[in-house]
Amino acid sequence: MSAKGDTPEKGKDFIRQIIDRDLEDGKYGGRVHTRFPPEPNGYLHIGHAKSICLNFGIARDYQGKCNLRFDDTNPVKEEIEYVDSIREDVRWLGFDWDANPFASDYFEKLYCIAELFIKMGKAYVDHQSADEIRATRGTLTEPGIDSPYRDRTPSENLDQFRRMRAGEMKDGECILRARIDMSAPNVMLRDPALYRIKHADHHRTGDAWCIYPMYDFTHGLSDAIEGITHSVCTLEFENNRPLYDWCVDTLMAGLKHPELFGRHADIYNELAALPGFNQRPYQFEFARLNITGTVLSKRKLIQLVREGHVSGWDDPRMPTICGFRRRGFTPESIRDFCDRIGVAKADSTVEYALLEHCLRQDLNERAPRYMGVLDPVKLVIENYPEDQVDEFTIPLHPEDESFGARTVPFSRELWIERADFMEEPPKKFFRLGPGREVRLRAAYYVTCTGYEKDAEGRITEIRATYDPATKGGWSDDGRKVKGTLHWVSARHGLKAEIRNYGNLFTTDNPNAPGEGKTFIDLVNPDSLEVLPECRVEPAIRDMPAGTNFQFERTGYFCADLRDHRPGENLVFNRTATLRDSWAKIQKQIGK
RNA sequence: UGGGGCGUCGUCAAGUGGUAAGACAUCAGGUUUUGGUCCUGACAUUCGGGGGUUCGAGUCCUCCCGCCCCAGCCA
Repeated sequence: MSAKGDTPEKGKDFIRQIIDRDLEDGKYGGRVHTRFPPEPNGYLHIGHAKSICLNFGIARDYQGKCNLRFDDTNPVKEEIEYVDSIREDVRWLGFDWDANPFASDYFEKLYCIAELFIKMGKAYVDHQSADEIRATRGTLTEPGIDSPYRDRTPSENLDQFRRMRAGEMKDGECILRARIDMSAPNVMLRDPALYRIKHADHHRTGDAWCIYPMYDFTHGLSDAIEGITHSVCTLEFENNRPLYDWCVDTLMAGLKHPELFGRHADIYNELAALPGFNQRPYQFEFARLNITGTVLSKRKLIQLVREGHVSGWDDPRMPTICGFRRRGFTPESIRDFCDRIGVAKADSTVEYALLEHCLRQDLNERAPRYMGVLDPVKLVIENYPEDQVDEFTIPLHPEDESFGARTVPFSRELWIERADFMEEPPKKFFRLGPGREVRLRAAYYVTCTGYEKDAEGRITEIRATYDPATKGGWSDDGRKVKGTLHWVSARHGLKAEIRNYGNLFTTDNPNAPGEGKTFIDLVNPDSLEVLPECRVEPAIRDMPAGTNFQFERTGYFCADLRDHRPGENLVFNRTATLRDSWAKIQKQIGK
């Protein structure tokens, strides 16, 4: 009941409140069992992370269980590649499952339950075409029309259904339908399909089946089979809940008639022994996650990949788990984000700024600091001896000594950031300009004595003098230097490629493109900026791929998981910039 | 126009009839060898709107308005 430690008791989300109540009522004998049920037809994205954190988080908080169940009932859309990636992503997020079943594991049981429904008069085989069924389903305001096959006898239906399984019918020739109510105001209840014929190989069961159960039939019954107590899904399934209940209730009712199982006494015994027999699961729905500036629908993500707008599912601009991983996000930051956004029933769009905040907060604590110059321009220290080298020992983290320190060489010629120099700086500019003095981070104070430009007016070299008395970057003679610049020794610096990522879309809401447009029209053509000529300090040379770190004053970066080669080819992804109050000032004085 | 949901600060979101939490964002200061971090302060007389019940309503009743979901042999 109480939050751990000194964290203030935050109001629990409505699902946990329901669980608390169920626990008090003794509804499941103290059991809490959830599941995360992805269909293996795409990669997981941050919307899934919300669901994962909710379902696995509930299991953790209540000492319950959470299954990872693959909802693989449509063989033409599902692939083993996705199964592997989903497992990897769930683990990376920091969760582990209690069981990892596939709905396809239950095909035999589900088939048996379908026969049970038929014997109970709750399902029938309909030979109408898909078009006919659509035409007779009615509309939102008009009831549907009963199928001419609706009143076939159970034995006739049984015979037909067995022929379906035996492969005697072609795809689409007939389906098994629930016998509910063609005039139900909820369209979901107008005799929905339970089984369809698909002569297609399944990624796990191969050619063992040519009929496959539909989602609604499969999902609730799988929950019951696994003893799930709280089946948490998103809002769009709210209309399906009565059907979920119908399937589970019909099974419960059927279980009271062992004789209906005939030669399948073994399956009856198995089902009747399940915890779900007397403690049936209930479905609860919460609002799915939306984030500004991105899309979170599998269809759209797959389109971005297939049409080549991004390099793949793990493109660092993608809101997929693997995309965020490659970008340099930590699992902790994503979990923190999911904790903060809450769980409710109102449609909502969370600002990307919150995710970025969670990221920066985590990275600020854990990222070691280095110096790297993204857009280098030469700085020559005129009074620094040609052959001299200083070696500065600089802490890897300004607030945490346990990080230790690295050694950074300093010499006469340095690289500094082009943006750190202005020929005619405005008053609020604290950096280098003619005659100005700044601090080179942890090294010396330097004063600009001049600069050179090429024919196009581009700065080619900046000249300065240093003050040897300021070694280490400090002087206690009362001199004020407002600006501190990062730098890399030209002679010692390493070349690196840096990839800066911007918004994938040109608008905050790519889900609402204007008249006659699609979200693809809103893809930002400038969302990737590759800087192949960056210079970084030598301490980074052997950094392993996947390492998070900060380039001081610039941002958080991550050695790329695919292309970075320690010691050979340095490739860094910009995970996020640092907050930049200078950029704000620039905007203000620009106006 | 049938059914199912949802409307509390720019964005999320607590609140469960007793007098509007918190976070992000924003703005204003302070500290600072990262214009980072950190710290301080400001930020909903009002809960989609109107009636009503009540000593008391964001919470209850009622009418209205707006938004989302459903007519796949997808999940």
